[in-house]
Amino acid sequence: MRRGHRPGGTRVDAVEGEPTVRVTIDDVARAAGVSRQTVSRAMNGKGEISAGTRRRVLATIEELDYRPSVFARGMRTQRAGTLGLILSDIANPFFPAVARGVFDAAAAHGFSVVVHNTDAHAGRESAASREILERGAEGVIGFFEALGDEELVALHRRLPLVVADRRAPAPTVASVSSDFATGTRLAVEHLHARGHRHLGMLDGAVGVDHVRRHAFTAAAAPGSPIVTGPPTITGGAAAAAQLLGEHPEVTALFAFNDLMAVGAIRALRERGRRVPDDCAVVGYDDLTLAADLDPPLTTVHTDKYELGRTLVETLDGVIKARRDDTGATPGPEDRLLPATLVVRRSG
Amino acid sequence: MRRGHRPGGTRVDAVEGEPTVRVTIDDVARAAGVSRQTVSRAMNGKGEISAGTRRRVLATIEELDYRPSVFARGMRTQRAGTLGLILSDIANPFFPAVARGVFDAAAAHGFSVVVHNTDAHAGRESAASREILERGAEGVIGFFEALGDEELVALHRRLPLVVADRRAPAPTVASVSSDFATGTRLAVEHLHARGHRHLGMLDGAVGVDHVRRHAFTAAAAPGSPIVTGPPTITGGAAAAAQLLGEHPEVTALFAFNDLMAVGAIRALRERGRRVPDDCAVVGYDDLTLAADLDPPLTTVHTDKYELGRTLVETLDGVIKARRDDTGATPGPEDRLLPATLVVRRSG
DNA sequence: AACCATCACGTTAACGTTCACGGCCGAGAA
DNA sequence: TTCTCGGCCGTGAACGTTAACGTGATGGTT
Repeated sequence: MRRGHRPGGTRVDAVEGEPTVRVTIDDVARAAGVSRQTVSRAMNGKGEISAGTRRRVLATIEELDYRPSVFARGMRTQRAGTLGLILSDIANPFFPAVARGVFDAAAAHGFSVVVHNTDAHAGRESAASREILERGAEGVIGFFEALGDEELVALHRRLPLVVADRRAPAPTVASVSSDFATGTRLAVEHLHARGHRHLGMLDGAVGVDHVRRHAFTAAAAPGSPIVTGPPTITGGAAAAAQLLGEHPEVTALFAFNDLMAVGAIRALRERGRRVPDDCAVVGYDDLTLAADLDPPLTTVHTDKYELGRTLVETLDGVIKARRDDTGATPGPEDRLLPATLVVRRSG
Repeated sequence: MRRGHRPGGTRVDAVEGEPTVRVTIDDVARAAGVSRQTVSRAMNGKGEISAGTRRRVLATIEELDYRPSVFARGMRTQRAGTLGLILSDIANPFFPAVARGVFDAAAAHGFSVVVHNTDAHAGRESAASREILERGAEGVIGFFEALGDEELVALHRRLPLVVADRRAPAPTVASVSSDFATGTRLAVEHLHARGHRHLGMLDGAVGVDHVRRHAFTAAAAPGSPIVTGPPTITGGAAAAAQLLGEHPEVTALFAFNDLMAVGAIRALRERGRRVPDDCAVVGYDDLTLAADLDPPLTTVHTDKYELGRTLVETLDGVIKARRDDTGATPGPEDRLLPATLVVRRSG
């Protein structure tokens, strides 16, 4: 007979000398005087079990401080209780705000969340997807900016996916977004109402989705200039400098997000132009600090926490639907969250 | 003979009808004409294997698009390739900034990161720890604010831990922090140099660690008032209102972090006091938007990305050390990152 | 020539859980 | 009584991987 060995089992404790062994389902079963399967049933609520033994088993589980092994469980069920969250730039305060909603809702559903930062780089977006897939996550929430629709559909074939802030790549995959169309329309109309005749847009959509841009071209005067750059402060500053250089007549800027708006304000200051007197600036997102900026930022607001919450809620629906093989009907596939304009002083 | 069944195996594709089966290590072995173990060796670089077969196996792995199952692997190795990151408030831009460093460094080491938000609540801090432990993570980076040192030591016994922005709870556990002592000393000295005689502090450490507070009492005049509140904007506003109400003579405020500083500025504005003319405000963290606030925030800077990077680097060291049973010597247990003062206009 | 490392690889046995069954037992129907 | 049926629970197997050990070939040493 071979000598046994325990991988995660008996191991000398790192601090004290007391050994730490993993208590398994068999230990619980033995202690409760039942079989493994009964313990499993008591935990998972499947199968049939009497209320009495169920309580008894649960009590000994508590007593022995038994924790089922995710690995062993995942081996059978292919579930890890994990969700993936893919986003482009955690340093952009917009994402932490929705992440908060994601975390809370995920916890409520018993999920942990693994986060991947992509910098809107196609390679890192697909790498993150692969990683999440291999790690056995049960679903993904993705702010994809570089990957094409086909890639997303392919990913959705392997793993329940909900797309955020982007149109659904196919009728079969769900998406949740801010209502960018009315949001930018509101911003443009506001600028018009303030008497601005020459608007410009600072576009940060380096990738595939151009809802804001299209809405801008639709609402603003024909031929209104658009300059594209990274959706960051420095990107906004560079884009603003370029746009103002090429189009000195512009007196109002609509930015892809608040970060670009901040960059625009910086660039305007450097050129000696005052905001909003010489040039108005309107952002998008309504970051927490937007009201404390100089000048307080006029921007489009959406409930970011709610966005995060809604994302995991619909993802949970997709996961359950796929589990039950309930066709491919995730409900309304393109969900839009209301966008409102918050008028402060920058525009 | 029983009918076989495949948990994650043959399952009808959600979109197309094509079935998706998992390709296992045995499939690779068969295709490459070797045994399972050899395939394992080829992947993991352990054991001895000739360069030729290694390349051949790797090629068929590529060809079959084989991905090892984390579950099966974890079952043997107890490793999931996952790190836990516990923080109090992802909405505070300080944390995303360090998270960025954590993500990048973790990716470089082949780790995924699962993030938990605690709101500095003791219950949620320990819940997150338990969750991470059960999920089979290999280590934890923790910004703990409520848990006591004993709990942290206990956690460290079960799982490699690195504590952030807090003194090491024991010589055996590593910690990395901003050099809060010199950071606040710098801030206080600067305020003194500006002629302020009556300083006050807005403390956000609701929990256990009071480095900033102690440094403040050491550097400021004896009896300088300190008011404690949540380390948020509203917390800072409330704390400032209270402090100024009780101590009208105060002309300079040192805040626990930039968020509280922003709150203080809001409160000051509401009371008709101008910053910095009537009352100076100095923060801590140097958030990305600190320079764009009104007024631009004077604050203490530490490299947050570097903090994140250093955290996973030392955690990786601890993990490796424990694996090799190399005693409990994580090197310098209390690592301090330089803190510098950035003088802008608020103080 | 006999022996012994060393190398390269194969075999066996776990890891801890859930799934598919089968069995038992009591109650009601035939 | 015998049969059936449903409720409750146990048994064996399988999930996919790696640790431990075994084995044959090769090459060098005595």
